[in-house]
Amino acid sequence: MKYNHIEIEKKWQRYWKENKTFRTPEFDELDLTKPKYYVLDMFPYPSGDGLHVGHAEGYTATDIIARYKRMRGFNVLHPMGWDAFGLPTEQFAIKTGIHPKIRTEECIARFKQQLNSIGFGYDWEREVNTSDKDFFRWTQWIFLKLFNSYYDIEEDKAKPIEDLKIPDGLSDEQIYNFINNQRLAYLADGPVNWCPELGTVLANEEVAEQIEKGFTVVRKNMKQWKLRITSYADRLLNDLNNLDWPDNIKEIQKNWIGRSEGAIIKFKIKSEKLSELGVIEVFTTRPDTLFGATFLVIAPEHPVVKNITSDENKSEIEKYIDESSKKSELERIELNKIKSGVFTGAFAINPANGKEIPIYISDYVLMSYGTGSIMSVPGHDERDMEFAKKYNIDIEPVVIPEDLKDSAIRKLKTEESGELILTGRGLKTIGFEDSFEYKDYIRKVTDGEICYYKEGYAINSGFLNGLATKEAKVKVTEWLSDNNLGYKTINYRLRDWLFSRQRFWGEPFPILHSNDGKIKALLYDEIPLELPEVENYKPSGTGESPLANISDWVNIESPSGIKYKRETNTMPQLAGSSWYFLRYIDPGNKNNFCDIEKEKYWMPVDTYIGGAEHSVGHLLYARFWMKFLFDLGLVTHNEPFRKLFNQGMVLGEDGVKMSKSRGNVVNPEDVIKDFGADSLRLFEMFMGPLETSKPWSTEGIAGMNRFLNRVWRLIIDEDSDNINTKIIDVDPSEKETRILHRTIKKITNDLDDGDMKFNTSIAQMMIFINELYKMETLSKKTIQDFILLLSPFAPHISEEIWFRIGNPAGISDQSWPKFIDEFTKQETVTVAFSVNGKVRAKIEMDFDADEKSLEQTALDNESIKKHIYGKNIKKIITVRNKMVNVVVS
RNA sequence: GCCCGGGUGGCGGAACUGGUAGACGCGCAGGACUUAAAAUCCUGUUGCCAGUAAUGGCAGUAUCGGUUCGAUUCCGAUCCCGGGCACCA
Repeated sequence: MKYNHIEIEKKWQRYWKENKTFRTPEFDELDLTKPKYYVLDMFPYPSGDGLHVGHAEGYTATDIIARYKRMRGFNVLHPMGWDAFGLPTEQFAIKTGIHPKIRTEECIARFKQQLNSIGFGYDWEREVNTSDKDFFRWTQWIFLKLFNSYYDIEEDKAKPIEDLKIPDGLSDEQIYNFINNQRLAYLADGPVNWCPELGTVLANEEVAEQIEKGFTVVRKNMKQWKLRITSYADRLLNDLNNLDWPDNIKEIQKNWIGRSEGAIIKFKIKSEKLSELGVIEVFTTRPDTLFGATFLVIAPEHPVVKNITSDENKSEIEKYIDESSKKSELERIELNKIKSGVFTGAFAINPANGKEIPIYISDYVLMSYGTGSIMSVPGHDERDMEFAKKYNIDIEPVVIPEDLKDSAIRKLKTEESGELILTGRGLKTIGFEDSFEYKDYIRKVTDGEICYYKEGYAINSGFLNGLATKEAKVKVTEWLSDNNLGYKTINYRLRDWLFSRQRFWGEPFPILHSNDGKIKALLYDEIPLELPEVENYKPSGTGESPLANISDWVNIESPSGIKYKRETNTMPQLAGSSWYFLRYIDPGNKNNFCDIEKEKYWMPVDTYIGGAEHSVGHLLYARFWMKFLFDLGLVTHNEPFRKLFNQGMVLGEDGVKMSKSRGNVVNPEDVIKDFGADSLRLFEMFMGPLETSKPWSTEGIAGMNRFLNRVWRLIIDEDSDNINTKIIDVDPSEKETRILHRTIKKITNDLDDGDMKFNTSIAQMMIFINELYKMETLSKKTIQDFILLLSPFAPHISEEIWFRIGNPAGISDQSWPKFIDEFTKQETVTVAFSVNGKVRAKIEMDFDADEKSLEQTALDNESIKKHIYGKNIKKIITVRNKMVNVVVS
């Protein structure tokens, strides 16, 4: 019989299912003396399009690792589940009226069938589904924990809200507000990203994606739930160092967190509206340029604006605030080049030099970062420069680049301190006239021709003169704190996680609102709070979710007769995925999201594979939740994913991203039908290293099918259906042993080193099979070992051959073959002989031939002789088993 | 603009720690088997030049330069491509 992938694959898939081959035993049945290995895929969103060959790539890699680790004697956890809440299903419901739950079930069934048809060895008894009430009960539970916790800055960890120290002398109202302002889940009023078409708000990292899909996103003031991820900013940043993650992902997270060190500086405000001097705080990363601050800019939304604006400027200010609040995110980005602003009529006093400087408002300053106000140093900040030029504000150079230092500086040793004193413009007395470059630089900065924003040396800055930027920062910050004018601080680009959506298909918040505007959380035994039945999934459009229309569900009364309204927002899709990896460990637990003993054993995830598009969303939020649970002592690890790997994209055959509109989508079902799941698996791994994007090739997969046919025919006689007669039950020949052991070594190393370069493993298998075809007879032992090597990659054909050569079914229970290093060495090696680095001869030499004989061989070689004839031999460089280089003059 | 990756045959890609560039596969060309085709098997396949040929010579890992006996690998500059961030003060 010819290699019949359809029958073979069906047969073994049924066998694995019936025998629960890949079931991970319950914790109490586990042999805990064995090492564990948790290998995880980013679980899919079960879309209506079904599985993509891109999904299959990452899943194949993890499946290979899982099967390999099993054979190496690990307890392996390799589960799969569904990120089932989400927008597309809900959009589908709006269009068709089909309940998202039903649609989700259909999509899951299809995905599951497709995954099984590729032969992935998942433990389906641990399947999770984020939209299942037994799952989202715990998502709501963790939310309640967040709601009922605060971040203790002293101890640098989250703690139960009961531990929060409440200042004395507060009224009940004040206590209520004090506590609410500390919760890690809180309601906040402010500008958010609102998408009118979807009828929901979006988190920052979702905006780009939706705009790409053609939706609009505008800024809107709304009261929304947020999670205080910013409290974890420093830990999220620092702990990246301990993770075995790709550098680019660490880099992206670093940038997203965006830590910047700087200072808060207090400026006194002089305004006709204020009877005495007010104070405004600014954040800057360049306190060393304080002497060059010639104006302040505050965000239009800044609360201080209305207090300081003079009557004369009032109408213009109000107009500007109104206009900027209407600008959408998109407009703000587009208008990014043109800065605009309005003078408030108020002045601030530069604490360094006492100068009065004007205060402007402008929307290039964001209320949500730092203090919402900045000191503008037009000489050394491009944005400030642009603004200053437009509104004719003075530009003061206070930093010079290093290369001007020597021509600019006169080192005047003061008698007392020996300090380096640097002089600037105006100090003609010490002979600056002679430095053209210096004067030219000063003129250009003052005239707005150049803006020097890099580090350098301070000038025109009083006590900072002559100091390098780094030193000047330290000195000025010390001076500010000594005089109570400011202090050192750290700011983050990261914002709190916008956690509510005005949609139907998500986890409801376990939160009640009472008539007096107060919030009350449900108790832990009052969840899961399930979604009500609705007739219309459409968002209300007014900024409320469809749930708001279900008055039976929304309005409830407590046993004591107090009336409440339920929170009608739902949680974002990324809620469930922030902890799902823990639920696989203990999926049936009715009393806890995950038993801590089990968590201690299985976590962290040893290998986590998925697309790079999740680098700041999912991967950051999952780390945040893990750290939070760790703080409360609910888990024992503070990072979820020890090793992360990003698979590249599988592109269309034309080299561009697969898409329906381009018509270049490859459907895995078709591929399996034509070539088989084993060919698909092998080919996906053979295309190239896992992390790179590479194009699909139909001819390529045909070639892989050809390889499997060669393996089949080498072992199975197609006429008789028996084992090929050239395979006999004898000890393998030396030649067989060497090629086999080399193959075992190559594949074992590839599987162990974590680079996911399985293409070279498969190349080695091909080399091995090519070699075996050349041999007259083959040892059955050699064949058996090879099939074991092949089995994680192409499990169906391996099971079939394993069984046919007389073994009991169940190749995945076998041990991985071992190699002996001695046998991986070749008897002879080809040594390159070169003259002056140019290869002139290649000769087979005994392995480990010594330097002397290599040298002698070189000098005896005709070709070498020819090239060294008549020249002086300067030296001979010899590397064992590699090359000899004769250097002549 | 800033921060990360990466440029190797017709194509996907190999190459340990600086030591034979192009493994393996695809494609292509030629041949065997066949009435024929498919399938399969064998041979060749970086370019240029010389030779009937075996073979030999030169160039060659984006470009230019450096270090070295020797560089795809290390260093510097430039060009191109991909990704991330983008009024974050």
